Amino acid sequence: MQKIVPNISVDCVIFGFDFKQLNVLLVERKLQDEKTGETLIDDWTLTGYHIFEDEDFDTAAARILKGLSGLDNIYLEQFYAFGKVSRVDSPKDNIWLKHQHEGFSSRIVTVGYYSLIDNSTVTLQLQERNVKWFSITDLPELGFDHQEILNKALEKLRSKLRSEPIGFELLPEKFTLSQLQKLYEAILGTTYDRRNFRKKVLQMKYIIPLNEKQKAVKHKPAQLFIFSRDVYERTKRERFDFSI
Amino acid sequence: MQKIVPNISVDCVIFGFDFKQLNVLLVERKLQDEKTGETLIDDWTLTGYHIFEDEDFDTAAARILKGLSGLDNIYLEQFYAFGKVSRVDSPKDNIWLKHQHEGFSSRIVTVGYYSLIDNSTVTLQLQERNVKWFSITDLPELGFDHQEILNKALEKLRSKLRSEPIGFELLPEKFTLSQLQKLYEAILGTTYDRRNFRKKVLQMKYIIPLNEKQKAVKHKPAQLFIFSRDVYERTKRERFDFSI
DNA sequence: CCAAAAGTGTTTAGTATACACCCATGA
DNA sequence: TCATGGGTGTATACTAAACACTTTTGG
Repeated sequence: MQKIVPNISVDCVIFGFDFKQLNVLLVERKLQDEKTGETLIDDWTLTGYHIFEDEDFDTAAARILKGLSGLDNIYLEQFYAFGKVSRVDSPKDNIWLKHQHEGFSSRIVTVGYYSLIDNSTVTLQLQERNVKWFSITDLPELGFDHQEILNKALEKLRSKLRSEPIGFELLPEKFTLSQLQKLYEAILGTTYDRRNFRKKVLQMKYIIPLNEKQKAVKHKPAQLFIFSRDVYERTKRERFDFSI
Repeated sequence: MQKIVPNISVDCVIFGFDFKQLNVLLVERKLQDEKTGETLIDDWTLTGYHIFEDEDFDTAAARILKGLSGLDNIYLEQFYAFGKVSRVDSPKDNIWLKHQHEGFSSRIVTVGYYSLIDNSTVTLQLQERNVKWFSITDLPELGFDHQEILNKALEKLRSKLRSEPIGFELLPEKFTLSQLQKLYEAILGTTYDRRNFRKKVLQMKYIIPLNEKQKAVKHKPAQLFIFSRDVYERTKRERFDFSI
């Protein structure tokens, strides 16, 4: 058993996309009074854990993600460090931490990572706790300061999505242009004209059409595409454009 | 005297612009053997310090910045947290840390902030140590992992500059369009056609011309402008544009 | 044959790029 | 009067935005 660093943790905001909405994976935090059976806490949190003494942030984030999703080699991006003195200090949080009695420090800073995964590949490692996907438009009450962390993750994800092709991490390897469009719409909270969106995307040489169509859909099957990071890296140009 | 958190620090990358180049403020790290007089260490570092037990990251960054520049209310942006296990573990770093004997932890994580300041407003608080501006194109040897931290700061600054109007933080309140252009060129490492740059900038309603010109220049005096964050916030639009 | 989503083209407005000459000031 | 940087316009190519009908499939 490795020793943990008592005052530093990593929290993972795990995003998934189900072709309709952007979802986030949350873990239920539930605690009942042992004698009275009264519910002391019942809310949801992101997944996080303390880092180990000989562990980098990136490694800790990958470990936490794997523990929950079973997945390796997933897109993970460090987006912000949270260090407010009383970021975890509500009555509920204190009850919870006391109940855990793992020798955590009273002041914990946390480094936030978000991960992007293709929903369809995940089989949740349902440990003893309740784990569920929630649409970012319909979230339950969150424990600790996790609402704030999630808000920041979303803000950073949106900003990165606008300037880099990271959306593909949320899709299967082969995807349709409508799926890609819905992804952008779901994350950026907007809508695009289908013809204009297709025109724009089809100009991008790194979105490559396959000789293959969707199967088993009850409508006209769409063409499938793959994203080539390789072509992207070789052809990208940079712009400056703080909008008017 | 407040108690420090032994394993968490904040490092500030202080950027300044002198109308020619982007500069960064560094502090000399020099150590001589007390007996032989031999120079054990002579390199430069960013400014950083441990956080106090009852201090937020933002507050610590502002404190560190003020300690060096004397300035308050400066643009500060948290850009990344560095947590590699042996990020501060070279022979030089160990000699230095031993010499400081302040009870720091052997594993220190650091949260990086960059600040943008108008060079002309700074009077360096020259404490007992040597503090100097260096052009980012002509840097000395950096101690600890500060080259890596600086690289990341630059990367994040460039990316933010491309999509948000933060460059004005590096200029005096009243500036000319040529100064603005040189700023973008210096940070993004490129050049722009003067006519096209002016056309683009003059369309931006939040860059407001004044009835005022440069004085005491030995060429045709340029018109002065101010940036209005207020107008910017009211008129900005968002785009999605991972370049082709 | 119906429902559902795929696929397609044109027009107009706006933005990006390339490029060269005259102007105002201080020394 | 010279050196220095300020200020300006046009043509062409490209990109963005608005907008409606037909096609393919499974049920």
